[in-house]
Amino acid sequence: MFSIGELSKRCGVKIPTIRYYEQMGLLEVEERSEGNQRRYSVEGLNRLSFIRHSRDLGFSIEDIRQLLELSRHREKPCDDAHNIAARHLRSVQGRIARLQRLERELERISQCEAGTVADCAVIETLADHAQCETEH
Amino acid sequence: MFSIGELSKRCGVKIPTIRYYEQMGLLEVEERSEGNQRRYSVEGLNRLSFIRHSRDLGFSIEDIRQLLELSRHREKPCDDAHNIAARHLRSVQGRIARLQRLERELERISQCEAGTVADCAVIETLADHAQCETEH
DNA sequence: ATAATCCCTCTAGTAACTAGAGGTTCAAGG
DNA sequence: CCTTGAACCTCTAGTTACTAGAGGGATTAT
Repeated sequence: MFSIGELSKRCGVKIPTIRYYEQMGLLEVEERSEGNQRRYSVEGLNRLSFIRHSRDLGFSIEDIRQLLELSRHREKPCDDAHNIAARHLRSVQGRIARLQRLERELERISQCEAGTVADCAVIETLADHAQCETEH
Repeated sequence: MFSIGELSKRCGVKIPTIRYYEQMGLLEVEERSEGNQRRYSVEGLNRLSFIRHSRDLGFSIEDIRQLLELSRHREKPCDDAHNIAARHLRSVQGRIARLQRLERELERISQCEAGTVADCAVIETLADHAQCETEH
């Protein structure tokens, strides 16, 4: 049995975050000590690793809730898991594309050689969208 | 003089968001009608455009506060503006890099051809970080 | 004058945590 | 057995950049 602190160290998840996941219904506590402290088995450890890793990959709490539910039914088809992952992949790709447009725009306006605010491209561009070269 | 609704339409910023920017100290109201409604001049319109555009480019409210302050001093050097933009550019680039690592990982695990959860790569990878090929 | 539309303030909700207050329990050393 | 310090408990509130809604007043067009 692990205390919440041990779980925290082993999974690299802060203690308040573990309690937060519990509140969100992702990680139930199996047992409490006599003094009401949380005690976890290796099951809890694995579950928290799953959550942690999913978060690292950018899945939302809601996605993780579904993925965890899916993972409990090993005999079922895994189309749902694929759909969640695919949707997430598309969203990641969308964010990348958007950020790359921003990057180009920021690089462009950062090249300003002016010395004063009066003719600084950064300030000027911010004040006037028409100066942008790409949509964003 | 524009009402808040007109400002909203012209700048493409929702009314509550305009009031929010006001609360955050980005956009002060110059005048009120007899009945206490906000009235803006063309100055306010320009200022809101600046804010809107900066937000579109992903600058934080705090960044914008500084950029607005800078833009008021047209004779001053614009190094500060450049620093803010450069810092933001770096953060955007960092986010892109991170998202691209995620993208690769998600693409990889999405290629699973399994039919059931029991041997689905998506689920399996989430449960076990060791299966990941890149850091994230 | 009245109806429709607009606007006001204030509170609370979103996502995913993080921080702090104020109090209790645990484990190790004496 | 007792003490002490670290770890734990619950609860509330703060973070970012908004968004939604309640309950009411102002403006404008007919």
